[in-house]
Amino acid sequence: MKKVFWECPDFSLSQTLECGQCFRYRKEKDNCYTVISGQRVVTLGQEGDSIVFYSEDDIPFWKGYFDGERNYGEIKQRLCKDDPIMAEAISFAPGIRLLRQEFFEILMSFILSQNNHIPRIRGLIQKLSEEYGTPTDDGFYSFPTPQQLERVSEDTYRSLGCGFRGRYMVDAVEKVLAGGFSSEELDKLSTEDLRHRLMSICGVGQKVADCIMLFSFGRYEVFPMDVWINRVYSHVYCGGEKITAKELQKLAAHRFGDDAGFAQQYLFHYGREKKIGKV
DNA sequence: ATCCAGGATCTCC
DNA sequence: GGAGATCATGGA
Repeated sequence: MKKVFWECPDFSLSQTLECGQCFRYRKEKDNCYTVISGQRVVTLGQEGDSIVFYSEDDIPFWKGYFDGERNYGEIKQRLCKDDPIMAEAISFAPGIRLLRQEFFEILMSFILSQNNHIPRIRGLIQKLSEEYGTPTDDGFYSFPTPQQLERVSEDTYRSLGCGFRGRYMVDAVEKVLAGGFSSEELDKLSTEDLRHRLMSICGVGQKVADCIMLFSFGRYEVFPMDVWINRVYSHVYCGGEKITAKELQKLAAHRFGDDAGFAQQYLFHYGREKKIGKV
């Protein structure tokens, strides 16, 4: 099998895939991973500082998917300046890069994410994909397209285990199919307009909208706030004091500026793995 | 077994 | 406009 090596600094395959931003990977033997995005599948591994592709297909696409052109060294340096907490979070997983994932899949995935555990979110997405997606040649399934979900009812989503999120998923598919939600169109919107457009879908609040903007549209100034970020922030930045969402947004914007999204992902992963602030 | 999760909505005031 | 209850489910 022909291997293609890719030198990409500040990149750990396992940290990037397993830090909670992505639900569509399969861990293989020898620290390799199979990843799927859209209709593309890739198997890759890591040898030292080199990423190893085990096929030449779609390599430029995957380099973009892994945000390969961005200088994460500079970002981390800016974030760590005068911030020992961030320095610790980053040193815990310095190889996280923010993926550029497909819009519809991220939309549905983060609708499913609400009030749900990551392992369970993965399971639901896997079921949805097996039921309605397209099989690939190595036993993986692509996430279903809006067309493939067109006739799926709320009750069917519920029977798959999606619970109360079923009606949100129906609404999301309807609105996307009705038009005005292509990633090309959405990408032209300002971050504020994009957030409001996304929140017009039932079941998409600010947090889910921010995740979509961060993980699919590269809006790195957003700072999605979930239970873990709230805990980490109040616990380590505010001495255990509770803090309102509005205040937290303001603090994060002031402290991290255009790097807020990166900061959020380092902090989220660190807080969740270390169970910071959990009683 | 009980708790809880990458929240959003609805219902009150 | 803000606080509180409610929502389904299974992994831990």
